[in-house]
Amino acid sequence: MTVQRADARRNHALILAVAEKEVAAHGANASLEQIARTAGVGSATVRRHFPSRRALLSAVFGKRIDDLRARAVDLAEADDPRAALLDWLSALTAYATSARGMADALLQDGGDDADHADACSLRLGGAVDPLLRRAVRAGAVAPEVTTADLITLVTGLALATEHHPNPAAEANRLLTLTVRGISPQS
Amino acid sequence: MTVQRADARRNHALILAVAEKEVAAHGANASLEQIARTAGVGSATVRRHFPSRRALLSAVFGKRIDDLRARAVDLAEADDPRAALLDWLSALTAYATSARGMADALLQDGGDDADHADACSLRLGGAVDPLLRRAVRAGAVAPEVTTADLITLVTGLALATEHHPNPAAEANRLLTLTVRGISPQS
DNA sequence: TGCTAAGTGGCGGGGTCCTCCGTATCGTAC
DNA sequence: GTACGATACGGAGGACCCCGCCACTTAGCA
Repeated sequence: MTVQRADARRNHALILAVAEKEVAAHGANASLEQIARTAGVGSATVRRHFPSRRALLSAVFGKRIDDLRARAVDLAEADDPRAALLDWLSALTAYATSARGMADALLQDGGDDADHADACSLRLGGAVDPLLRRAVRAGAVAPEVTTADLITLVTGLALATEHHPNPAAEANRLLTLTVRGISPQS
Repeated sequence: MTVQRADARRNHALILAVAEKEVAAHGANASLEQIARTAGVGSATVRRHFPSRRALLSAVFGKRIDDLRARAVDLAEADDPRAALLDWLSALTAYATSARGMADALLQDGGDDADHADACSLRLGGAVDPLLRRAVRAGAVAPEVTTADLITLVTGLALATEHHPNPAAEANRLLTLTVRGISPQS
């Protein structure tokens, strides 16, 4: 594993590009076979570059994850800590519902013993942590809430609204409900 | 379709019993083929009694659904409307997390054009509605909240915590978080 | 220009879902 | 008690998928 060969790098990019479209069209369990066929490579090659379906999903959504991280960094300096956090949650919800399969990708890392280096949710969590802690310091969020909690909640929302006529709208509605609380009563 | 033949009824019950164990063991996408094999019937027979996987799941969790309905009826007369609703939500969470695949069953009805007669969530919703409306009248819950919202939220929680070391505990923790609100601010 | 290791792709095995169709069985009418 | 028709059964077969193996090609270095 000194350095990847040129053709390998090319195939990697090609497969990734095809996989993006395929996952967008058919969700998290798109056919790896079909991806290989469309990309014009053998199915073994797909498996070689992405040993598990999770690895593929993780790579596919890598860019979106980066976008969200960048967004979190931007928002970390906004005036209103609470609004900033809510903004970011809303963005996460939009991403998670628009990109079919992203929710699954976010969830299922940590489930198996995979290397956590490129695990989606961890990469996200790190970037959001400052945002959350600032909101906590401002008294807008209870101190025991973790970034993992937030991500889990939103991905759950995305999963649960997947079969809805308008997932994004529904998820967003439920998000505001979750933010306000079903029955705060405090 | 005058009346089912005796052997058909027997097979129906047999398949259901096997399916319960199999779903408990392997989740919502247990192998129908395996169920048929264990039950000692042809795979076509399974499909004849339960045309879709959803139909099978719906039947499998029918009893639990009934339990939850009964629970809702009981709680409908409790002293504290808010506590009653929260009680029921907690029960739903416990069920949804303990029974692997139940969350999927609750979600995916309505997704396709199936007959909604025996759809899980509808059967649940009807029973919970009084509970919810009472809580709304008591001012504990915002009036625009629907039973479908509650069920969606909880199933989302169950799905999102499925890969957690201790799903039930985690889901319950997140439920209280959702009830109180991430950031109520009111 | 050769050589070697990295990379490839096709094949076969095992599994699932689903449909079709010949056959066995139940329940009834005689 | 028997014969018959509708009902229900189960196995075969096609299409698809995931996965591992292994002979072959090709890139990149000397």
